[in-house]
Amino acid sequence: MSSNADLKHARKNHLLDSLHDDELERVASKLEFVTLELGHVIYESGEVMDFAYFPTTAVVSMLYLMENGGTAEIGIIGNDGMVGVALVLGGETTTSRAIIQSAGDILRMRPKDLKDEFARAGRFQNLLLRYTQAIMTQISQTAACNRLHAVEEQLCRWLLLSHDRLDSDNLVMTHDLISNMLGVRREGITLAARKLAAKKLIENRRGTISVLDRQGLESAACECYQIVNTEYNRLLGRGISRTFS
Amino acid sequence: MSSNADLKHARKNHLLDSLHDDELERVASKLEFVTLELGHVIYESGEVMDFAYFPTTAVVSMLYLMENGGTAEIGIIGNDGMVGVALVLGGETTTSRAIIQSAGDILRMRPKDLKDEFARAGRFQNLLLRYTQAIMTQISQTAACNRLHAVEEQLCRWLLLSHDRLDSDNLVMTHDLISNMLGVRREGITLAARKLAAKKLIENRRGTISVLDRQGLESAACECYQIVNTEYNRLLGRGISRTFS
DNA sequence: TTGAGTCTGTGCGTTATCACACATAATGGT
DNA sequence: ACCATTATGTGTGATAACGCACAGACTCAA
Repeated sequence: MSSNADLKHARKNHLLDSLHDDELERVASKLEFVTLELGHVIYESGEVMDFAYFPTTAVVSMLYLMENGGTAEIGIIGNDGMVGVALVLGGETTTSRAIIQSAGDILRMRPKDLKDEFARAGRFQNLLLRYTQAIMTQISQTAACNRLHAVEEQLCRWLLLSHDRLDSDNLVMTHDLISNMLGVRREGITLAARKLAAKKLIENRRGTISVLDRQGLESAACECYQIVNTEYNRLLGRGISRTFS
Repeated sequence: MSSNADLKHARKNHLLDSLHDDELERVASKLEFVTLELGHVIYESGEVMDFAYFPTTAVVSMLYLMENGGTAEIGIIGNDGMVGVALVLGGETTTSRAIIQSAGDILRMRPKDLKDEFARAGRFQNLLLRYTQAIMTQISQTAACNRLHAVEEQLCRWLLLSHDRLDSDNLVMTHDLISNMLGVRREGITLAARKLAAKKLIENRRGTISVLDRQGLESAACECYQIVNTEYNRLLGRGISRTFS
């Protein structure tokens, strides 16, 4: 049985918050609360997934590691979603790594419990399927964006995606970390970040980027950010963007 | 009721072929046979989907169109899969265009029939969910590949993906078409194709590329091709690659 | 057979990003 | 207060891909 505190915490995750009280109570009784640190790997590529994760304040990156040593992020998941759709889809593993990009709290659930709830074919199943499409949209847009847009535009997109999933305007992350996510050189991020700072859109400090002008950042980003956000809104009934909240 | 000819044709699609006789008979009775031409748009971005499509000899591209005029393919679907997973996921539309990349035959089904069959929570549901994960893997790998690999490697990957889904070693497609799919310049494809021809992996003719050395092409491709193929095999019990068939 | 249309080959200068090297600056622990 | 560590700034040259322009070659239909 779950306490009110548990339920209140669970409602910080948008997917869980979309459930009715009775559904949420049943689901929440299966959830375990954990706090995870930056860099913690919650899934390794090809390995069995022990849990599905519903972030509340933590943010997770889905990362690909290539043979040539390069890395590229294919999606960001925070309080808007769930990490581990492969469990409901039946694959049990994925070809990407899931890693904590911003330390924080996260709720987790055993695969069996998740599948049992999914099999009820109720609102939760519907939500998870729609969420699957949302994350597919994010990944698809990333694929096209990686091909067609400049690093500076992509940096804006990425900062917005992270900003949306965090409480603060101060994003604690190094240029080096961002460069691994976007699959470019660290110097490329330094350069692009300096340009954005010159436009007063962000402020660069050691290990931290602060968002100064959210609107301006959206204007400087490629269309990819808004397209994905609009699609999340359509599919899940609310945007993740702070602009809509 | 469906004839034996219908069933035999349906079995050319790997997803349908994975069904047992009784399931396939029920599903096939809802399928309609059509032949579609190169360039035919079966879904437009954001528009309602009238059918789900199961290609047999046709090949479909999932294409993104950007504001700056650029285009990029996020996935290829042939007799290995289905176009329209958004219908079972509940989104009804997607943000990409689906276009016939190689003319041929295709079976189609009304959304309601697809959803009814999905709701039976049987083997077909399981298959579609696993297929969804497979296509997600393909899109994800494309995202990372677009960022980290050279055009020549990507061309090899793309030729292999197309070759797998066609009966012939002669791929009827122009450099211009391929450049739109990979999101690069036409000249870039011409150059890369000439290099591959110099290595005797393919032969370039006007409007046609012939695969001469399938093994060599796989060696020249980035790892992305094999990763996706292995994952299809794991999820759906068979690889799409001709190497495995 | 001729010509319009399409596809491919090639050259040019431009730009974005890369790879490497190293200087400078901020931070945190002792 | 100091030092080791980590993060950022900057320079130089290499490379990959771009945009544009146009020539040549193939194809199909009149």
